[in-house]
Amino acid sequence: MQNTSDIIELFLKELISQKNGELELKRNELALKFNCAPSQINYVLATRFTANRGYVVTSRKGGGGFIRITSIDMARNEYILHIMEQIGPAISEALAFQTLNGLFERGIISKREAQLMACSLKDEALSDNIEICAIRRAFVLKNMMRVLIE
Amino acid sequence: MQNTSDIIELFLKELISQKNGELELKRNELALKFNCAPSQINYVLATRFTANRGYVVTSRKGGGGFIRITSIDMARNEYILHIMEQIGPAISEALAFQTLNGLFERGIISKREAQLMACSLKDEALSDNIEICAIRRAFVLKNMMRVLIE
DNA sequence: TATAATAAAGTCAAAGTCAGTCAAACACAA
DNA sequence: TTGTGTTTGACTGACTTTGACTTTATTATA
Repeated sequence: MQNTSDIIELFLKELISQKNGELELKRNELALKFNCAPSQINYVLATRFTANRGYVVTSRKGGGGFIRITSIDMARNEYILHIMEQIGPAISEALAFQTLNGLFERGIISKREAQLMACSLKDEALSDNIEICAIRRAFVLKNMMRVLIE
Repeated sequence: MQNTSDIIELFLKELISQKNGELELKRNELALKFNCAPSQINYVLATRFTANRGYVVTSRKGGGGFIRITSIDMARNEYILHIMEQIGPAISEALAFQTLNGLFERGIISKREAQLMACSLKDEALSDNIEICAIRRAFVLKNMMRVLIE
């Protein structure tokens, strides 16, 4: 946890919670502050402030341009349903993990629950066939139990 | 007890106990320090810091990448480790659920966690192929989120 | 008003930085 | 000789950082 993107992520999340879920910033100023390329801000937004993680990002170009990050503010179940919509009929491993992270950050699931869930969402856990099913299940279950070990 | 892998193992274990059970390192730095191929670090981890021996290893690639080793308390988790042995290479749905129940009755997992885990252990959740993998994952994840709705 | 200049932000691909995998080569004991 | 464990390096893949180029909005000028 010492690369620039992580630091920027932390910084923004701190600010967002201070500012009650909504934050407006200047891309270039932020890039200057963290001494990085402006486009790295976009990278951070694209990888850490996605819809799956419960954020909405809007922006405007040109003079007086800005980037606004909004943390989706919904009642618990509403949020869950909303995220379920996001998922659609298929989802990649990376996106699934982002989703778990969003749930965790909102206090909907515990760290441990996120880990439990992640176990069975890994590509390697979801391979394929039918008798292998039982084998796979054993594998998944073991991974889950590993998480339980404190 | 004087080959490189053993020496690295000792070094890491010493450091882990000093650091209270958790250690973060850079693969390349460590390899440099011991004058070995970076991949030998992976070898050491794979052979000496396994779950069976009471360690969990996580890592991240790319800039700011790292390897984290966490040691777990074997005595405290005797029951869990024992059950892991029992499971073997394959397990039926019914038996898996019995296992969950056992964990719950012993207070190792909560009701909700059991439900979360059960989602992905169902036969229907473990079907089969490769692109279907992503579809299946979405299915599993949605089921898990359904459980979260109170 | 139309146009040009300027001030943002967006996109995308290349380069950079790490860790993972795997198989071949090696060492050594049974 | 065979088997087991170790060491190495080429290749892969994941994640990050950078910069050139594009697009869009505002402001100044003709």
